[in-house]
Amino acid sequence: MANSHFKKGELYSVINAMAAAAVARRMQKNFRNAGLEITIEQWSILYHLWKEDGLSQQDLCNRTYRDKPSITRLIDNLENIKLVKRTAAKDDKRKNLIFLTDAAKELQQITIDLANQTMDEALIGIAKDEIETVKNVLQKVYDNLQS
Amino acid sequence: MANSHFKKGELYSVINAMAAAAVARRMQKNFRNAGLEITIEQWSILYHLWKEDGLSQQDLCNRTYRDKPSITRLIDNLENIKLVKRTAAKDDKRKNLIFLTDAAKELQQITIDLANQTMDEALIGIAKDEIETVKNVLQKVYDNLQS
DNA sequence: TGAAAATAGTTGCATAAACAACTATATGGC
DNA sequence: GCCATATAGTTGTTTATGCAACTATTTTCA
Repeated sequence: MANSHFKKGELYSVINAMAAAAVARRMQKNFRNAGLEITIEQWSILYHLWKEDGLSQQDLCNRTYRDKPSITRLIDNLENIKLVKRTAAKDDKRKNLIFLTDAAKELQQITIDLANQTMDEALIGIAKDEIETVKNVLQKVYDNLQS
Repeated sequence: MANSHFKKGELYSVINAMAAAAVARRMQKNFRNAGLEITIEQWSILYHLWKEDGLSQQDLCNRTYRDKPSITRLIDNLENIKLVKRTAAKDDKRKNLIFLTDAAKELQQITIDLANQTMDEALIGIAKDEIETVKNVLQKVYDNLQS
């Protein structure tokens, strides 16, 4: 009935967005309190470069689920604050390869600790299998909408 | 171990945000395809006014989990496209009460149908109890981070 | 009653996302 | 080799968020 329909829209419009935003705000706050001047969006780029340095912007699009202009501008900002450097790929002049600076390498351990601390705060009272369910459901939701 | 720690940060930085963004994009696309010129953020405000017209901006902050400046500007934009109207409250001059226009009232059924259609697309292959788990977990995450 | 604190809303500034339109390089088929 | 097409990245525009600082009312309570 009409009412149960309302509840469906709410799953997105309220619950999902609000939790993501709350975690983002807290992570940002924990970074700031530690004297770190990066945004969580910038951090999410560094995170993938710590796993594998020298990715192309397109690689970063795929791994962070962002579009190309978003990555262009995040890399612009990271380059301005000297955390990454663009380098043209030798085999394909269209490609920029993105490399971490030494300053960025130094941020890895502390920011990952802070991220984990944030998630510990966020996940109090939530069981491991519930977390698994959430991950699986949100992955399925994403896959359902890729077309 | 370091690796399981990595996975925790990922829960936010990738999975959660990406699914919320994917749903938002699809809902926006479905609105656009139907010739509707509103954003999903604007829609989420209308959604609460359809349930109860004449809410204050602070009420809308609480119900949509946004801060006051965000609501000020969303109401600005909705007022510009003539979907809501601010009216000063008689009993408390600090308060703006927000009222739907006739044009906004006409959008209710079609946009809620489109939102439900979007959620149907998003939730294919996901069981009811899994959806319940996601809602409960994300609510708990939000509550954990309110302090 | 009158000053301090709380509440409601606005504005400025920085960052980020979505989308469309654009440039430049690479690839594939004829 | 050449042209159409695909791929990688950039730019412009609009909308939205977060935070700090601000104004204007209302409430509290000494």
